[in-house]
Amino acid sequence: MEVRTRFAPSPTGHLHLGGARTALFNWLYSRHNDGKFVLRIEDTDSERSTQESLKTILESLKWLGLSWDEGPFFQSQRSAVYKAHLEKLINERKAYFCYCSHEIIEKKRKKALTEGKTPKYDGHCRDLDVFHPDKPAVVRFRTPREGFTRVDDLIKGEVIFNNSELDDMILRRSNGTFTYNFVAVVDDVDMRITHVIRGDDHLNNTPRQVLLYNAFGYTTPAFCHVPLILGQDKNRLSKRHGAVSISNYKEMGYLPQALVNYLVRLAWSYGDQEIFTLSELIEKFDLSHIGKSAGVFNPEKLLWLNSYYIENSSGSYLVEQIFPILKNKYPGPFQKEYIEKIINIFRQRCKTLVEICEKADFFFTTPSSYDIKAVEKFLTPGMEKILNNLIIKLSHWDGKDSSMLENIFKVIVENENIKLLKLAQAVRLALTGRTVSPGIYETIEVLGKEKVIERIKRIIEYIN
RNA sequence: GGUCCCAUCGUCUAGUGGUAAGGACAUUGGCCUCUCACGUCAAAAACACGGGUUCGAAUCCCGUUGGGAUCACCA
Repeated sequence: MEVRTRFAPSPTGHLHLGGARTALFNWLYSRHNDGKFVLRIEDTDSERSTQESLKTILESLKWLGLSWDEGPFFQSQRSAVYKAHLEKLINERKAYFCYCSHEIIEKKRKKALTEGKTPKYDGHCRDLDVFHPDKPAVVRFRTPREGFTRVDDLIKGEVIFNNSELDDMILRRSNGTFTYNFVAVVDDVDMRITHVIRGDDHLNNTPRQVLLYNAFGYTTPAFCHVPLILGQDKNRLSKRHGAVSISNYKEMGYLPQALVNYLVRLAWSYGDQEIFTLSELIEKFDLSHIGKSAGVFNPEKLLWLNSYYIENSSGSYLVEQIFPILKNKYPGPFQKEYIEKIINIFRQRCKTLVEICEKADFFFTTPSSYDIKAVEKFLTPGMEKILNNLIIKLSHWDGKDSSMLENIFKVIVENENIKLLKLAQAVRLALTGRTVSPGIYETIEVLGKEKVIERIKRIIEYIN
């Protein structure tokens, strides 16, 4: 049978790390099995669903490279399907109308919670067996009062729930819209989903859903509840732990492959391997190597992975990725070739694209100030003469031959009997305004002879 | 609080009855060096606890403790 998985976000916010990972697992599993990956938008809550959220979720999925084969399907547009299913349940007396007011139930619920009891609908309307077309009503599922419901989970194993723990859940709200547990089941059946891979937090919902499958006479899909991602304080990951949405990471200069690689390794493993290409993941991914316990999000490891991919991605790819960030920060125009050279001298020193943009500022603007302490330390009285000498020598340089460039420095250092450190730092200050930068020779080469000479002249004027 | 899930270095994890408990991130130190990085070498660092089962348990069972999830006319 064809493997069909789905990702079913509700458009009530950004795509966050946890959601991205379940999307990724679903996507990988379908790809691994030559199956289909379905995208479904769970927007039955019209109040909280927004177009804005939908847009960023779709963008994030695309950015991560998680393409879907079918959909997006919108639950808000599928009420006919739900209605038909609901009628079936009502006709078979498996669901009933409930006229209890929201306020009273809410009151009872809060009371139970404060008393430390499990709040449950008391079943007031369960056996009333009346129908008031004019009164507002919800439709509830007639949950079996006795017996057990078993959930066979691919990760957690067999989990048994006592039906007496479950109450009569609402299938349709009084405003006519349908609720999650109901539509999720109908849709998963209708879309022929074979594997439901989702967050751990849904495990407690699963027996209710299984009961619905049974009520309809449908067979259940395979369930696979993936452990959650926790923040450093071991609480469920949320905004207060800092950046949690995929779009945040894009803005901060992370590469999609780094996110994918990080996310997949949180909970899943393949022996000692840490780095995976996408095709490797598709080939190797399986459900049986997903761990059972929740994992703490480790931003440092993500950063490391990002620096790995920055170091190992092609220059042209990185140019493409960094372009929007660059445009945002410096006035153009930008030449591809120039950008690529800059990336190549920063790729081993930066962990994000944004960091490259920041550290490479002197390639786009002339330094407006100099590190005062460093000026005192390296631009000592004798240096002016030496720098002028360097300017003369540089003017005879062809601008390309790096060994010749190194030789220019070497000769000066020998003749003047100074340390290379001192010369290099003085020049670095002139070119960048700082004492930290990529290697001085490569910096000179990329910046270009004219600008280098100009900036050295500038700093000579500055010290005078 | 009820129910459910979980438990190997600080963190992510390998491990499926017999290992010197392995790798990675982070940390610390050395080397490399024009600064910063990269790289490289090394170090420190874990089986939550208590009972069983077994010739033998990180691995199996039970309990304790700890952590998490969930208990909506949200999904």
